[in-house]
This record gives sequence, structure tokens and C-alpha cells, in this order.
Amino acid sequence: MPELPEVETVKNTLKELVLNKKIKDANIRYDKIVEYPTSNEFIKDIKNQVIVDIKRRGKWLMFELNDYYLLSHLRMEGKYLIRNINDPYDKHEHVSFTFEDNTQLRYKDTRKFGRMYLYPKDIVYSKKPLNELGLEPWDVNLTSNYLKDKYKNKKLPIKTVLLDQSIIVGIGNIYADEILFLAKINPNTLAKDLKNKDLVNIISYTKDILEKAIKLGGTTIKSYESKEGVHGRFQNELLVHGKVGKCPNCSKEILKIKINGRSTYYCSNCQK
DNA sequence: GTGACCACCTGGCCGC
DNA sequence: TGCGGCCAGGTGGTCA
Repeated sequence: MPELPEVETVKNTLKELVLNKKIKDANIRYDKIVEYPTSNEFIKDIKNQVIVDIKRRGKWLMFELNDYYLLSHLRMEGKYLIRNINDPYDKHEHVSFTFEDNTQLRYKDTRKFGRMYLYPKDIVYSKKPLNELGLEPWDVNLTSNYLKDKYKNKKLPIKTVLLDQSIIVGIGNIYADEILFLAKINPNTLAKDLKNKDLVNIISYTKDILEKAIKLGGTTIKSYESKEGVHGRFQNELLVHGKVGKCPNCSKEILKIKINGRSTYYCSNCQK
């Protein structure tokens, strides 16, 4: 999916395109994308709202409106496009927002995994999903002690635990592999068994990698693009994820395994 | 509370 | 060429 850097890139791109636009109508072509409220309420409530800001929390896009927050998760393949009101719909464009200038912001999602919520501003942080999210990578409270406490009973591989959005937000399958490679941690190591220096390294490399990926516009793999025609460049910087061949450190072979059903790439020599 | 497994969907790729 | 099976960057629900 779009992970944190990709969502940040989408956020920044959309801010240039739709900020201060007033939504005069909305259209939901696939109901399940809107998790809350009902489709009818969603359309009724969002009419005449102005997009006053766009923020990000973890992998969630937060469209700040006059009275509401529209939360949008792109999941695996979601993307936003600007279209004209008369442009024909692609079969994978499931939600559209029409502005007063007759342009439309359309949500396109081939696999229909993306989800949206619309909450009044005063309760958005107390409701799912925002109330279940962990710390941002740059949160000053993200310390080795915080991770030690969160990991103390985790009998799961660190690869799996890094993807847990209730601990640290924003890390997905790609960046988890990169973080563990740089921290020289075997992805199968149980989270509870990590040493303090491992936790320090995880925090440090998480910030480094995500910052670098944001600067490069994220990672473009297969279907993900920040918006149509815009490709991230971080895929050129990936060290292990999706690599077959030799480790950039030691020249031993990069292995591909499954951990809890997720493809995982690592070097068995560097990551003992 | 924790962990394993499955479902959600579609399209691309590979082997036969 | 056509078909079946597998795989894909995420998350939530169910069950033991």
C-alpha cells in the first residue's frame, strides 16, 4: 500500500489542487468504501463543506472541512484524481466530490480496499480509527522505553509487530524490511527478545528511512502512484525489499520468506 | 489479551 | 490462446 511517505506525498499534492474548494455534491458508486456514516448521510453532510486543510495521521488522509473531518485510507491501491464533471467514469472510480468550478476529486481503487469515515470535528479523535493509532515516528514520546513496554509481551516476529499501527503508525511491508535491514535485525526475532540497542536502532532508522522516502516522493511499486502520472523515486533507494540477488552489504544472497503471510526480504548474514 | 487465520477484491503473471 | 492458480504494498473480524 501507500505507506506513510506515499500518503504524505498524496497529501501535499492534493493540498495544491483542492484546498479552499467547496464541495457542492458527492457521489458514491461503491457503498462499502464509506465505512461511516451511511452513504446517504455522508453525501448530505459533506455538501457545502469547504476543504480548509489536508492533514495526515499515520496512513490516514484527513480532509479538514468546515464542520467535519473526512478520513480516507488508501489501503493497497487507492489514489485520488482530478477530473472534469463531464469526464466519463473509469470502472474503478468509486467516490467523487464535485466542486463549484465543476471539477471533481475522484477516488479510484482497483481492489476496493480503501475506506472513508466522515466525523464531526469535535469527536473525530475519540472515534475509530484515529483513537486506535500509535505514535508518529517523529513523536518525542517514541522512545526505546515506549517500545520496550509495548513489545514486552509480544511473542510475534518483529517484522509483524512493526506493521502494528497501534504501536508506531505509518510503517508498511516495504519500509519494515528496509528498517530491519539497516538495524541488522533478523525479521523473525520475537519482539519481546529485542535488546535496547535494537529498539534505539529501529526508532532511528524508521525516522531516517521515512524522511528520505518523503523527500523522494515515496515509493512507486506496481499500481501505486501518488496521483496519476506522479511516481515516487524511493524505489531506487530500496536495499532489500523486492530484491533478488546479492546483499548490498556483504554480497550474500537476499532471502525471500513469508512471515505471517507477508513477503519479507532480508540478508541472513547481516541480519542474524 | 494474544496470535493464527481468513476475508475483503481485482488484475498481473506464470506454467501448463 | 486460454485457463487455473498464485501473488500483491493493509486491515479487521473471528475463533481458539
